[in-house]
Amino acid sequence: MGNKTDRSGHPANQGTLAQDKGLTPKERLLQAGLELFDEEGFHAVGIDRILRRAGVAKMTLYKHFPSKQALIIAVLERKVEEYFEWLGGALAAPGLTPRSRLLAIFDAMSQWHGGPDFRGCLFLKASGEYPELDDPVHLVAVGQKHRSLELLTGLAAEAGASSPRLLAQRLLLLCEGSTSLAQVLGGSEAARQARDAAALLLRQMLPEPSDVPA
Amino acid sequence: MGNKTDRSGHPANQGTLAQDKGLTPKERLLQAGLELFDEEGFHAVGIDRILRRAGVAKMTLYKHFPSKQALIIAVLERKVEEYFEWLGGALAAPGLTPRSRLLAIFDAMSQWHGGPDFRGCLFLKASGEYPELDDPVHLVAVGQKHRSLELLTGLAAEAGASSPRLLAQRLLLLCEGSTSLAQVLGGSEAARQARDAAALLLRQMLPEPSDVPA
DNA sequence: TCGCAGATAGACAGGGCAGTCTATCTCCTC
DNA sequence: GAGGAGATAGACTGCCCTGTCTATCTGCGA
Repeated sequence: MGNKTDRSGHPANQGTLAQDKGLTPKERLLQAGLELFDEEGFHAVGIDRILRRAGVAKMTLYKHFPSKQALIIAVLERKVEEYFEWLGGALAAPGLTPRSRLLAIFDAMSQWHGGPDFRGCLFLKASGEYPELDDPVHLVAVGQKHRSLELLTGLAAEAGASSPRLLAQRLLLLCEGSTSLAQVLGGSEAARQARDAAALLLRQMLPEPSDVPA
Repeated sequence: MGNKTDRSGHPANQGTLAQDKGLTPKERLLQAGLELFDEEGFHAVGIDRILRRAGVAKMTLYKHFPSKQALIIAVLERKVEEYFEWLGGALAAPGLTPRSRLLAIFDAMSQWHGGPDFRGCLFLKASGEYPELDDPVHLVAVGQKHRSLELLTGLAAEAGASSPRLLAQRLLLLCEGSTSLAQVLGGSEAARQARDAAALLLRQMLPEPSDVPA
């Protein structure tokens, strides 16, 4: 009953997986919301569109979620998990040193931005459509950025940075900058530029890369 | 009869200047649209809200703009001009060397992000709400980013960079990154971080700063 | 076989949306 | 004072929105 196994993490969910009748209605709603909100925006997409794509009745939606806002938040929270699963997967590739892991992030970004379904960072877009800093929707975006910073700080520490948080903040600037530029301009050029800039930062803020015996 | 003189460029238009009856109805519409789209988003704000804030009749709007989309584009195009006027002003401060001008950008960002009305980059938000790359609204955002890159490239060349475009691209990444993070997290911390990172980049990509005789 | 939980279609209310239209008013110019 | 351009209020169309409700259907466990 239902292959939840192929939850392909980040960019490419082949076709509209939202209609897979093996999935529960709730799963289909989350998937349809994810797709449509990303493709067209939160305010631009009405409940009925999501219901149609998910093949689910209106009452079923309101049995699982008290409101559209609750669905949006659930979609974003799931996307946070998927995002960090995907990123973690990219960083778990064998043969990566702590230092090269910091650069691998930008390779992952490049791949993401170049994908056919890339339409920018869903969290950034959510924060744009719900600009009040204390809006429950906005807060999910805040959480995602904080978690990104934590992840980078950990990696920077593993790589031996003398100021891991400082390095992480600078790398995050490059990450977010490349994703924003890619959202506007399209393509993965910005991510490649960001990788180069990051390499330059690492050369200054990390001890000599020559000592990589293991 | 109307002080169009105080079109204070970028961040702080005191109160709602959109109701200044000295301004023409068209001006008030553009101003009201600018304020409301920035505060709440493009799809979230209806025509009627704009009319009410501008104190203008519906027929007047449709006499000046054929559609809501046309108003949005006009608002964005005006904002492009205001933005570069404002930025140009900050870079025209006396005593700035070409090199320090590149850093002054980030001081300007910091000031902008810290202002009470800052709610992120309007162009980035427009590209998020109109994700299709060839959407007329999206295209205004594309133009603004290109123009930013041109501006930075010129400054980098003046500062003596051996690869002005490369330096400009990296600085733009930091700019956009800081504005995006500020949109999500609030505050101007990101811009200060970006300035530090930019200084580090300049140290590597610009000739020695000691030779600044003129 | 029965009963029930959960999903279904579809109508409905109340409001907001973009855009059109009419009829009135105001103010500037001649 | 007369004429006309442009702004005004507000009604109106037709559509879409979120959220509620009813009544029906399906499929699983006892």
